[in-house]
Amino acid sequence: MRASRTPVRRGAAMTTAAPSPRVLDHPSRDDIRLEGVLHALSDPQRLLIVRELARRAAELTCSDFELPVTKSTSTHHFRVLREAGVIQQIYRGTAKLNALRRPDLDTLFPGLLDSVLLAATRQEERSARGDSPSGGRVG
Amino acid sequence: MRASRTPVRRGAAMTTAAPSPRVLDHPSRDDIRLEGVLHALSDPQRLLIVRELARRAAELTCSDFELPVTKSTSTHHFRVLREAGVIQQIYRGTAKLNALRRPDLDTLFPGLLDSVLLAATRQEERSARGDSPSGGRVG
DNA sequence: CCCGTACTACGATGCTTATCGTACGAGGGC
DNA sequence: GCCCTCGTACGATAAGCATCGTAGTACGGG
Repeated sequence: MRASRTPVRRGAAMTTAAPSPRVLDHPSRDDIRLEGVLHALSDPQRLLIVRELARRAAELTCSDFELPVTKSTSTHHFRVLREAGVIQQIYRGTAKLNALRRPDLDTLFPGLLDSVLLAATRQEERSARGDSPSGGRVG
Repeated sequence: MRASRTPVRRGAAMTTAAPSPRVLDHPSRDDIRLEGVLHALSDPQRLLIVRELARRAAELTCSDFELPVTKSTSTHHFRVLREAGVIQQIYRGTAKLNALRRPDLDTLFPGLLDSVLLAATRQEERSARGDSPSGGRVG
């Protein structure tokens, strides 16, 4: 079942040879749905990816992340994030660069990404301190 | 599950010391997980419930919501919200009152709930105006 | 031209979940 | 007492999804 498979192209029309840009399908800004974004962020691996992208504030390749899952699963998570409109992915050579779609997200849902990132950081700090349920040192 | 098949006996009348009259299990504040909250909010029905609870700023019975699902499914969604720590549920007579756990959420994840609610409102306004993709207007 | 690296597609698997219908318990009104 | 309403539990079902392994494509370097 090999030779008849479609080449790489995922969204682009293959009318031309499409030499350089192996383009990936991204939702346009106005197609981004809040529920989809929340769902994308509700997975620990994906939340980790997003936090790292925000922290480094740079375009990172998929292999820059050291996730405790296989590469197949990584690919899956990156795709979910991309299709939800959270990240942007572009090929460069053999690598694929990932970047947060911060401007779009901030325009659509002001403050959402920031509060999620803050919440994730606080939660991590809390558990790092040892989360005693009845202790309640918060605030 | 949590309490398995506890027959929900009313506490006062029974001869045996009924431990839980009609009390529901809620996670303590420090057990609330960001991922769980995001996941709970990523379902359209549940997001609707939360928005309505925030809008009315009151305790509402389950049947105050007119969801396009059966009662069983409603119960399911309320349970998910409760177990994620998003809402609080208490029995009063035959009804069950639902309330947002806003203080807890705001303490744990400052600004998160507000930005989700704002995002939901904005998204609704956007689609009410006719959601033309690529015709974007920036705010 | 061959090979290694980066990533993907496909298929499988097992878990979660959103939904329903039905039967039932708890409380209040008559 | 009887029964009605509110909500639950249980079982079923179908879909979704996180994960893996394997086999494959794309690109750049020797």
